[in-house]
Amino acid sequence: MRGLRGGVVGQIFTRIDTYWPRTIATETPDKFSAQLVGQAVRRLDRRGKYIVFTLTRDSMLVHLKMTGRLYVVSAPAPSAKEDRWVRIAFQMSNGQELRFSDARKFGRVYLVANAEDVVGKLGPEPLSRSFSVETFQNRLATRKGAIKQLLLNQNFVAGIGNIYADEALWLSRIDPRRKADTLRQSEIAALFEAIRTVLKKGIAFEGASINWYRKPDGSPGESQNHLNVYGRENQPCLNHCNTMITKIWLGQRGTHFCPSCQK
DNA sequence: CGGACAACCTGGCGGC
DNA sequence: TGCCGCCAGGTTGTCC
Repeated sequence: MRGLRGGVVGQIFTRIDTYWPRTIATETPDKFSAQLVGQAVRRLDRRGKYIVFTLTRDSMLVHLKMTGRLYVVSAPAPSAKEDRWVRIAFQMSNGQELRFSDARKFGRVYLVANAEDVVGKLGPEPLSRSFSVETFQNRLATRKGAIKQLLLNQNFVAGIGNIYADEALWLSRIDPRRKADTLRQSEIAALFEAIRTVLKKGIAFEGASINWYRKPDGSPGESQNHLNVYGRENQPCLNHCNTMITKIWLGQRGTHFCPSCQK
C-alpha cells in the first residue's frame, strides 16, 4: 500500500477495462466502470489485508489474496502483453494506468458507499491502539479452538496470515495446537508482543516474496530472507535447541514449529 | 462454536 | 519432453 500511494493519490479514474469480470465482487463491469469513472482517489489506506481507496464519493477495496498485484505503469499500447494476468486496468488522469494483476483469480475488488460494508466485521488492527493485551486476553478466554487457527481468523484479529501466524507462535514459544483458552497470562502477553513484532518486521522488509508477491515497482520484498520458522521444515531451530523444525497440517494449512521450544 | 471439507483458480515443481 | 500429483501467502459456504 505504501509503495502504491504516490502513484494513485490525487488521480481521477478516466476509463476502466475489465478482463475477468468475477474480479469485481460488488457489481457488473459496466456498473463498476460507470460508478468509478470521474471519481478521484483522496486517500490510500489499509485495513487488515484490504487496501482501501477512499474516493470522491465511494470506497474501493482490493484484496490481493494469494497472487494479486497492484501497480502503476505508463499506459502501454493495448497490444503490449507483458503481463498476461491483468484482470482490471484503470486509466488515470495523468495518463498512467493502475493494474490489478492476479494469476490465480482469487483476488477481489469491492466498490461500496462505505468501507465498513466490507471491513466492518474485522477484528482489531494488531498495530493500532485498539489492540491491547487486555482485550486480546478477554477475547481468547472464550475460545476453545487451536490458537493458530484463531490467529488466522480475520474477525478475531485482522491481518495475520499463515506465515506470520507461524512466526508469532515461534517467537512466543507457543505450540500452534494449543487450545486458546489454556494460554496463561504470560503466554498471552508474549504472543501479543510477538504478533506486533513479526508484522512490523514483515512491513519493514516490504513483504515476503516466497512465490508471487512483488512490490508495486516489480521488485521482490525481503521478508522471506528473515523468517525464523516458516518454510524451514527439517532445518535446525534457530534457538540452538538442537531440534529440527517440524511441519504439520493444522486446519488444512501447512504449519511450521519447533517441537522442543514451543509448548 | 468449531471441525472437516469443498470450492474458487492457475502455475510451478518434483517425480517418473 | 511430457504427464501427474501435489502444493501454494486466503476466504467463504455447507454439513455435521
